[in-house]
Amino acid sequence: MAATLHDVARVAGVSFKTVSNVINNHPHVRDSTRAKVEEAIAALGYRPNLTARSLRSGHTGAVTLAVPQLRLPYFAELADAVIDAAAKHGLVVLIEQTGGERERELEVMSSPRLKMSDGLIFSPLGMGQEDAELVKADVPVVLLGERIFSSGCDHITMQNVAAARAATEHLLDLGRQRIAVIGAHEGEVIGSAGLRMRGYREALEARNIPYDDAIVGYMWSWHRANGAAAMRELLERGVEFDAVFGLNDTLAQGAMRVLQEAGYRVPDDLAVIGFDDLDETRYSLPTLSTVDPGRDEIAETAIRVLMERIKNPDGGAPREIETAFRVVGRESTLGRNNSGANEPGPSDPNR
Amino acid sequence: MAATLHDVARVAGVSFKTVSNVINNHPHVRDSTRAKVEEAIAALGYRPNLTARSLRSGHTGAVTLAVPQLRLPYFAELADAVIDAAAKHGLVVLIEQTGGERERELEVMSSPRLKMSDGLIFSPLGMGQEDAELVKADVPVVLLGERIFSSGCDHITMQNVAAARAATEHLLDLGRQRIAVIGAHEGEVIGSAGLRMRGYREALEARNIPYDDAIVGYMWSWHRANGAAAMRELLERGVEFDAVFGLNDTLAQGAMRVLQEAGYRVPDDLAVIGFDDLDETRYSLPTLSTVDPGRDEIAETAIRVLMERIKNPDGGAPREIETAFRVVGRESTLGRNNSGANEPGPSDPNR
DNA sequence: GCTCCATTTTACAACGTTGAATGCTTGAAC
DNA sequence: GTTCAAGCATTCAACGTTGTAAAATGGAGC
Repeated sequence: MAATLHDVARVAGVSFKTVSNVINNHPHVRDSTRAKVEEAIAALGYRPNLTARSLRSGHTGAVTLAVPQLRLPYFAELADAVIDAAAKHGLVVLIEQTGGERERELEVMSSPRLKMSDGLIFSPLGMGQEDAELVKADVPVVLLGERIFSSGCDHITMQNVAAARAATEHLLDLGRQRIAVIGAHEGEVIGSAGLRMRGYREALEARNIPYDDAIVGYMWSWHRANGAAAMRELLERGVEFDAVFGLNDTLAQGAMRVLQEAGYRVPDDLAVIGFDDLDETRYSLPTLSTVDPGRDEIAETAIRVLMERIKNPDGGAPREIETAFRVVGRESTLGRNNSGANEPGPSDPNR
Repeated sequence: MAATLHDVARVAGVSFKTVSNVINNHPHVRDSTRAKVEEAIAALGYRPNLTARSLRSGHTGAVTLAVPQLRLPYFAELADAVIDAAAKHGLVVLIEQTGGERERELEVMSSPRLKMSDGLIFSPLGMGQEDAELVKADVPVVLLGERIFSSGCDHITMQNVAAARAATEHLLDLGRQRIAVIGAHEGEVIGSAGLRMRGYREALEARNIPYDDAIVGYMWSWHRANGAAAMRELLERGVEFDAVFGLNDTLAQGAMRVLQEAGYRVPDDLAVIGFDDLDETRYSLPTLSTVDPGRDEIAETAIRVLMERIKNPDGGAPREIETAFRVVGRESTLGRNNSGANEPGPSDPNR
């Protein structure tokens, strides 16, 4: 059995509370006593029992991260960033996979095991705006993404509209006029797809280019295979376009693959841009231009905001935070008037 | 403040222990009492305090998974599988990233916060065989991978040698004779690289094909960029080869990209195979043949073995378990005498 | 040598739960 | 109407820690 404060105290010849005082760096511990205790701690290999500490102190030093699936690269990279950000503050991360199912998402928030952590970073996919009031848990929640706004808890989101607009403008700047879209969601307004479409349309409007639904590929799911399928459909439709905006990188990769199979050259015949700046976009053939939506910033901000909220649960109104983005030009949009330089986006960290 | 057993008891008009009995499905609780208590539980929205339960019962219902980085797709998919497997048994997963650094790996094992979980699934990268005795923690450990054997704890590994041999044979069966390798580790014998190289050499020997170090690309790190770099080096070297075995999928993808850039057609000019069966291999251009090393089986077995060991820490000698593998033929090795069919590998779950 | 204060240490009571042991009901058997 | 044994419910003591308050120690001042 592991050593306890009492064991250490017995060996050091002091009371167990003194040992506790040493461990917690309390003032008023004589140096000689401290030395004696530390010796005993080392001798016994004592390690504090965090469960007991949690029970007593009321906090656990862990945070929960709930995401759809880690096998989706976006969420794997997000989780990676969250774990690193948490580690910097001495927190561990406990991960729940929801599969993007509304029911599981609700379950995660009401599960008693959420209380094994001090807070929840929650990236819903199945729940939507109509569920805003259901975003309630026994611990502070930081919401990620654009599925739900005004839920009453802190919310961090990327600038979907502005970033998608910038991506579209990046293509327009290459002289492309007929920009196909992959991954739109029929009738959606407020999700990632809807917002990015809005940015796309704004960019077109600003240049008086008519919106054409014929070059928009609707696709509910955003896996690579869906990008491929949507692109095949567009090709079969026989419509013309000179660029493709994948609403995420995975879709863009799938689309790009189909284009190449069909004999098109990227970027010469068709320029392609994605969204997310996944690691893999650096290694595709050609490398994929994309938008970095500020994933690291999202992770770090989420941890920071959550910690503040844990420390002070009633610390002011819920915050809506948008992260800075940046268009990352790579080979898939290389052109005559474009050397692949990065275009910084505006930073608006606390709107 | 959240409701406790005592609050529920007060509302239900019984002693708090009776409430505990109801929650834990103890026998000898009258139906009428049970109903009363359940009503009170619902009315108060009572949720058991898992921290207190852990302290009292000595187990937490969580397991720790320590991996190098989630942004490496292999580990993201492994973590995904582990979380799903754990969820089936009602366990949560707590993830630690070691960055593959030996020091961090040792730290994870000796950290007091490991005790926030009941066991550790540990995938070391920085530690090696010489550290076998250091694999010790306050909780049961299940070791994954091939960096360390005979550590005294349960160990689950893929059949690297046999699987790599099968992958090589898959290429040989296409009539390829000069199979380049990407990602070998100079002088390594026991790690993934060393074992897969052994499988490669065994396959060659069995067919009396001489081993040629000139078509082996050494590369310590296994990211996409490294696969690309190794392949560029091989091409510059001017050596001839008609197939490529990437010691993992990521390397193979990087290598394949460089080959295509250089004007080679895959699989016509060069067949390429990887290792790991990452999701993305299904979507590259061409789709990448690979070896499924049994990742889901690894995850499920790890959870099962760990649970057994948690329940019964002295339950017999440590086990060495190997998972079944299977060669997955895709477009990158499509040939005349090969329709891309899958070739099952032997199952040897309990050697 | 005694008092007094500051410093250091200790005792005690929580935190919310479960297991062991004990006490109280109830209905059936005598 | 007792007695007895289940069946049911309760009391008590942990689990290992930290905060509070009280006690001990020690050195300075008289």
